[in-house]
Amino acid sequence: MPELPEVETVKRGLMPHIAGQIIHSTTVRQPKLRWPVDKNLPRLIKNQRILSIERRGKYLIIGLASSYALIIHLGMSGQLRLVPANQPVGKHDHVDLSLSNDLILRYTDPRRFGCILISDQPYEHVLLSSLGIEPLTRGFTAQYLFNRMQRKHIPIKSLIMDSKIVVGVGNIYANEALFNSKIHPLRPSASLLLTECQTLVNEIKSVLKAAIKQGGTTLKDFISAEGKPGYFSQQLNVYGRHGQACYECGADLKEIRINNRSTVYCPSCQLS
DNA sequence: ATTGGAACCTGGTGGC
DNA sequence: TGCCACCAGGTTCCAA
Repeated sequence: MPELPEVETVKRGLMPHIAGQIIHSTTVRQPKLRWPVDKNLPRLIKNQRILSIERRGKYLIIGLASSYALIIHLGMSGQLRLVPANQPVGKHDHVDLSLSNDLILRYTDPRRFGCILISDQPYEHVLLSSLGIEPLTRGFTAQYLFNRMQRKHIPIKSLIMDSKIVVGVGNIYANEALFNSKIHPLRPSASLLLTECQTLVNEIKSVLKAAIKQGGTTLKDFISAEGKPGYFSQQLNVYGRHGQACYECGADLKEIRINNRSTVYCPSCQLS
């Protein structure tokens, strides 16, 4: 389900229920995820207390008392939910952590693009160590973006989706942020003016914050396996609306493919 | 070095 | 109904 707002929603939803709990046991039904689940993982985390849950980009980091941490990514279709101990096991329920509060932290992922890794230095892990800046921090500024785009000729949409530049901006919110900024997704990155970077940075922050706020509205139901982060109820201006009228000017929204990802924009509002 | 495309998987949808 | 092609929220890897 995840772009950054969805992962943040999962983190906030789980936090109060898993912090302080002890992992009694781990069941791995399907170890073949994006990377194989370490055979030793169940043994390494057995009887360990969960101290923290953090987010870096779209990764969740569950810190344990042993100084080990679990690094979890939800890929395209992953879910991490708390379910009652007697919850029936579904086809794609790959990993269960049984907790001391009699709940199961259950990882479900039909496409298996996600991963569950164990590390004693999670932020130094090769998958995390070269990640770009967090978009909702003060350091993500127009000047930062401007500096990172110099001499880059890739489309601006590709650039803001590059996790080495800035993390957490997935396909949906990239489309939305560019529309809100009135910037054409195919603009060569290095052609953006500093003032356009300012608008874009503002709109990225704004759309992510709004989405997190919406995700938050479903947090109260989180335990009931039905916690659908507010993904589909998002107020989307362009994503999934190709062929329909632009809310701003009424023109037909167009769809193209950039890096094989659906890209929807308004040919009238978003000038090349 | 930069860039675009394939690859990893399964499930849902729409066309014929 | 059945079959098949194509699409989907991500990210790494490989080759031009």
